[in-house]
Amino acid sequence: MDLRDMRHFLAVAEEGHMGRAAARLHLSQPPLTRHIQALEEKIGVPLFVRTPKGMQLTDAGRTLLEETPNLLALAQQALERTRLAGQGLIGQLDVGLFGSGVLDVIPRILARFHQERPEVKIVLHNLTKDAQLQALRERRITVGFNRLVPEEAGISVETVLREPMVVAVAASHPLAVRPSLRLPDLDGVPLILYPNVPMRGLAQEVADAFRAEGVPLRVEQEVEDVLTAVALVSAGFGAAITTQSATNLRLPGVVFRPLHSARLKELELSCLYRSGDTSPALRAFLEVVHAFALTPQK
Amino acid sequence: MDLRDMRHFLAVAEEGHMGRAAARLHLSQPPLTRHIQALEEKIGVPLFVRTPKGMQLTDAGRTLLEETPNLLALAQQALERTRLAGQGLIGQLDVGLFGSGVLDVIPRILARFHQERPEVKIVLHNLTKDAQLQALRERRITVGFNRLVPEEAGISVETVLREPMVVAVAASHPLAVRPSLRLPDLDGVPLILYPNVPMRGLAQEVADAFRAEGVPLRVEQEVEDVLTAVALVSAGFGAAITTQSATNLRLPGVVFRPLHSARLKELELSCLYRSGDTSPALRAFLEVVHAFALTPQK
DNA sequence: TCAATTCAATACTGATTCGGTATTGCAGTG
DNA sequence: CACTGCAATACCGAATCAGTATTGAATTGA
Repeated sequence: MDLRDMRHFLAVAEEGHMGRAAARLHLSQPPLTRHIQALEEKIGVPLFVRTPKGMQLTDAGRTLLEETPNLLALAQQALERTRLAGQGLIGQLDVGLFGSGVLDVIPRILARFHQERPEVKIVLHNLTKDAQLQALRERRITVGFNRLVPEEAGISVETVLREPMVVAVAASHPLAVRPSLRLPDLDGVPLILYPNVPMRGLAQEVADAFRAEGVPLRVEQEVEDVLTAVALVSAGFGAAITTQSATNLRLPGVVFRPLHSARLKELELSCLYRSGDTSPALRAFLEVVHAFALTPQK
Repeated sequence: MDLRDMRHFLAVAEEGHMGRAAARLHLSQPPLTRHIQALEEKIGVPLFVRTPKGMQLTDAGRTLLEETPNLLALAQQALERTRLAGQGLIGQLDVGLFGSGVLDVIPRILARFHQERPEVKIVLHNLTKDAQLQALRERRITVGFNRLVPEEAGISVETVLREPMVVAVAASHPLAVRPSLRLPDLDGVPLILYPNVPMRGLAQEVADAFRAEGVPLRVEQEVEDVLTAVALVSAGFGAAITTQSATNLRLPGVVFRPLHSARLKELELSCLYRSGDTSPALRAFLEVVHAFALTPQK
């Protein structure tokens, strides 16, 4: 059976008259007659009794009539929803996240996007940098957020914002009295580095910077995420180098001091997506992202 | 959109591969490719992204995929239900009723039919004799039950059973002591006649019988139905001539005595239906009716 | 770097379906 | 007994559709 057959059946059932139904369907009477005959043959039961007054439904016809309008409406609705999804007005946006970006700008971006496209469900995936790249390629996510993202074929990377670096130190630490810090100030201070994931990241940048400025690096601990890093600082394990947005973590006994370093000045947060992806949900999302990138926060 | 399009779309979405989907649909690849293209054009949004590995759903495609299997299942179900209705296995049987038939045999017929075809909903319509004939012609009912049904073109009438006539009299009435009665016994007894509807019926038969046997007829009351007639007998208004099945009405102070009369011996209960009607629900119902007609009850 | 592979897309052709006009058949009506 | 209103049929031309063969594009392996 076919939606066309259903529409024809519905017209005949409602009009009770081949001619009128045909007119309503912008069709002439004979083809409609044949369609109904074919439909009856396909189903195997007569749907109408032919009377000199017109077409009257049989029991089977009445049964079919009960289902038909609902079915047609559902089909129409499916079509509409698909169109809307095609325009990014409904649907789902899978976002890959990792690290400190979650602390500040990303929630604001997501909130804004949700405000503009309330029908798009945002699904967050906590994925490491290379997991994001793989998920992007496999289309499990549509966008990712990360830092220090390598150039890669097929993946577009846009910088969302650049954040100044800060040092998290225990409030009780002698360095905490200084308004700002330089790398040499951290000579001999045990450092908590993150993230210790396979791919090049902040930990490597920090190590490079220390090496470049000739300051010996003393790594006390390597952890996977900002929160743990700052928690260890709070617990007195040492200092951690992180970005501005980590200052949102108000853990007891932790203070943040700007870091002035030629080599390690600021760290960008980037947004990743498939280069060819023209899906409207992504397009709309990127617009929101750009709005944030153009107006650096705070 | 078309159910065929949906099936094709579903196959491609599930296989992720034009060639395999085509094979599954017993089709070659090029036509399938064209169908999907046509579908995308019709909807106005791309449903797949073509990769060297095959076909991958877009957001819009995923949205459509959510609706499609449900829609196809519903269509299939509608078809099945229609087939079943065509075989009389489900559906509705509208039955016209009137008068004393309801008291005995009809409920038993309906019960038996309901037992055999539990999926067929039986809808009872209280209609007078000519209202039944009209409703039959207009297909508002499928069968009717009545007495003294005139031959009519296009309407088949089958006698279900013949019931002996009885006289309902008050237990306190002098006639109540007799084991059986004849018409002359009713000379001077006030009679309650029914039904007083336009069409020829029991009331006319009774009047004819009295005239034929030369017994004066004294009509006390004309009522519409048996129950009222017997109720009036119970209230002492007089006697009523009715059929065996009315003896099921156990109203206080009413006794029934067989009536022996050459002219008014028994009254048939008939079953009416459209002559050409081959609907399976009716056919099955008539079988039950015949089973009852062949084995006269009690 | 270049052939081999693996997809989807296109070109073209023959068969089928489809829709339209004209006509027939049938039943009820004046 | 002609007339009317309806569905069904006959026939024809146009559009659609499916199949074979081929092309095009991108990836993979040597």
